[in-house]
Amino acid sequence: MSNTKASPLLESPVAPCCPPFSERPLTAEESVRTATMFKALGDPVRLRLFSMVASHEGGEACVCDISDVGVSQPTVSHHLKKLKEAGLLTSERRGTWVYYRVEPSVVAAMGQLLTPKG
Amino acid sequence: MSNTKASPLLESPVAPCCPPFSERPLTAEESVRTATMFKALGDPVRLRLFSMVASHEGGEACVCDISDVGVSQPTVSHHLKKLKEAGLLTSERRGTWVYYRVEPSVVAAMGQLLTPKG
DNA sequence: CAGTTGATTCGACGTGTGTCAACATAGACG
DNA sequence: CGTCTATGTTGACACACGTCGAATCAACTG
Repeated sequence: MSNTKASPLLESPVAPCCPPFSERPLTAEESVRTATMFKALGDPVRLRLFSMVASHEGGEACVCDISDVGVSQPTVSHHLKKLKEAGLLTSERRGTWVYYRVEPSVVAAMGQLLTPKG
Repeated sequence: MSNTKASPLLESPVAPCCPPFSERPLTAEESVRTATMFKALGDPVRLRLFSMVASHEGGEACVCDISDVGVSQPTVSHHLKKLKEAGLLTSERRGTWVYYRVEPSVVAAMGQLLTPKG
């Protein structure tokens, strides 16, 4: 369970989910899948953990580096699991510590959705 | 309550909230404010309503045009209120119908957060 | 092997959220 | 003024979610 691939929620995580919001409305199915990603970033603790990983040097961060967010360590683990299930983070165990890194394609897909009309 | 400005949550909705996630981690306060916006899009129904408004011709949509999302009308109204409180939508009553339109600056700020390293 | 530290899982609790039915409000139209 | 249509609000309910303490698993160290 500590392997890199642990997100069965997204069938093809690399493919851009949908065109920008300004182009066409989402279908019911698309909205369910996409809302999962936005919901994952809809919690202050998760959002902060995600930004910590994203901005950490080397693009990855050990749990021990980002555990200081004001909640208990089990709660941190819980939120990291949620982010992993949403496809936004991947984890890898190297010896004692577990390292998390962002999934660039998924983040790019979210950013593409918010692209203005142009 | 049907005026265009109805979002006291964001002090300066135009100013970009924060630098991209890849630059520096969010502070506790920033994460709370930003998570509100992501959480607003974290529900399938809201996400679909938002995409319907964003993709509608003229950049605005009447409630009657977007009410067909599979939930009751009070629920639609509830979700539109949430989106308005998050600063993502604005509403205006013109005669019989109420029109919603997206707040481009807030959406752009969210997209900027997801901008990759470049 | 025992012991220590890091990280996840389990069980439980309180709060928040999505949903609806029923009611209330706003404007149009006769 | 009365009535009809279009939105929004209220109250209530079930469920999900965030949080923690305790227990469990994993890897390094003596």
